[in-house]
Order: sequence, then structure tokens, then C-alpha cells
Amino acid sequence: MNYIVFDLEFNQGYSPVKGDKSVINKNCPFEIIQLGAVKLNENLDTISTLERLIKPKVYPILHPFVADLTGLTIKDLNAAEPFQKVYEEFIEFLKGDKSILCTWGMADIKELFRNILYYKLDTFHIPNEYIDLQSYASKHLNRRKGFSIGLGAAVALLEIPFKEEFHDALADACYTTEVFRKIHNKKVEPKICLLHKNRRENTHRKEKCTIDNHGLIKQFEKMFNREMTEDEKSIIKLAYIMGRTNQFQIKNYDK
DNA sequence: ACTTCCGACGACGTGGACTG
DNA sequence: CAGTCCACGTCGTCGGAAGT
Repeated sequence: MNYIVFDLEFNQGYSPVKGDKSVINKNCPFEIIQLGAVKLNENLDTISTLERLIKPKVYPILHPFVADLTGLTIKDLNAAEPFQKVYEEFIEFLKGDKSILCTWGMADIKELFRNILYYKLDTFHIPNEYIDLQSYASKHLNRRKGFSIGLGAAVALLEIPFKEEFHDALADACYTTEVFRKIHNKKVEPKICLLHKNRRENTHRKEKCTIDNHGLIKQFEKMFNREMTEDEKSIIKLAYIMGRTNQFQIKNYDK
């Protein structure tokens, strides 16, 4: 089994007119412009690395914020291969043993999938198991509930030697790898990627419903093969309502 | 600049208990 | 039976902090 630690750099829509959102492509708000990945074996030894720039298609102008952050230029990017070609290389990079994706936060996985789908490419080769190392590092470094730690802060706190500037895809993937090595223990377990799952999908409002008392009594009469008395009927109705409150449920936990 | 995620918090709905 | 109170769960919004 291998771990694939990867990091992406994105570009986004830019218009000189402040507040102009017409340039933003809703299907691809963040276009991947750089991919960096490190393949690790089970002992977290580096097997190989991959770094590629990607020729932009959705946003031909580099957002000044992104240019400043990454140090990349549109000239560099235009000389690179398009996403489809780099994606093929990434799939090739993934081949071999079963892989688990490792990222810093969920944004990279999410945007990777979004870009793949935008180009109508197949996600079949992308592993469905992932480890969000930012989440584990935040817990490991005792961050306040709900507050994630930044990669730079984690690197500093874990006393990882500073070699390269941040916000280069491969450099960030390497720093993420170093963090992984520092915090790796049995508690760091992969999760299944469910990107289709909406945050509130499982918490939608319940449909309003009423109890079919007639049907309820009928069912009991069928089960006991006799008519229920009036007392029994009221006990059944009451028990049904009480059952729905889970008042007497005892939780049994697996040992 | 923009998106996303998470926790906190308030509003609201529901159902049981209680009271008159 | 109707009204009120309370506990609990759900949902939407907000702010902070992360990502590029």
C-alpha cells in the first residue's frame, strides 16, 4: 500500500472591475495550475515525486493574488501541458499498489474532482480513501475545536526544517509529508471520500406524519389472531408513541 | 478576492408533562 | 380538552480561519 501526498495550486477568475463576478465559471471556480505529489510506501519512505504546471483554459489571466502567492507567471503556465495530459501523468503516477490520498485540508481533493469532472474525464483511477492531515495535525497540536492549523504553522510547531518557500505544489506536498511523518500513529486512519455528500444532506426536515391507529391495531389483531380490547388498544397506542421517543433505549457499544 | 468548512448560536417545530 | 412550559432536535446564519 502507498500513500500519495499531493498539493495543488489554483487560479481563479479575475476582472479589473471590482465585484465583477461574470468572469467566474461556476462549474470550475478554481482552476488547477500546478500539481505536486509525493508517493510514499507503508513506512512513509519516499518512492517518487511528481510536479507539473498546467496550461490554463478556464482563466487565461492569472489572478494577481495567485501570482503573488505562488510566484508563477502566465508565461510559465502557457508553456505547460493542458490538464488532460497532466491528469494522465498523475494516473500513471498512482499506478502500482493500492493508494491512499493524503492532503492538507479537503479543498485539494474537492477541486481535483471538480476539475476532472469539468473536463469530463474519468475519476475511476482516483483512490476513494483519503487522509486529511490538516485535521489530524490540528488535533495533534491541540488546536481549539473548529480551528484548523495552517501548513506553515504546523511545520514551525513540529520543528520541521524550512527548506523551500510555501505555495509551491511540490514543496507543500513535501512539507505535508514531513508533518505526516511527525504525527503518524494508529489514530491516523483513512476515510472514504464522499464528495457528493452535502453537509446538510442527512439533516433535512422530517415530513410531517400522523399515526395510523387503525392500521396499528389491525396489525396487532392479525399477529395475535384475536380482537384487541379497548384497554389493550390504548396500551398499544401509548406504547407506540413511547417507543418513538427512544426513552428506554440503552446504548450498547462494541468493545 | 473568493470559496469552503466548522462550531456556535438562535429560531423554530415537536412532543411529553403538567395544570386547570 | 386546551393551554402552557420545557427539553430536545433540526435548520439557517454568522464569524473566523483555512485554502488558492
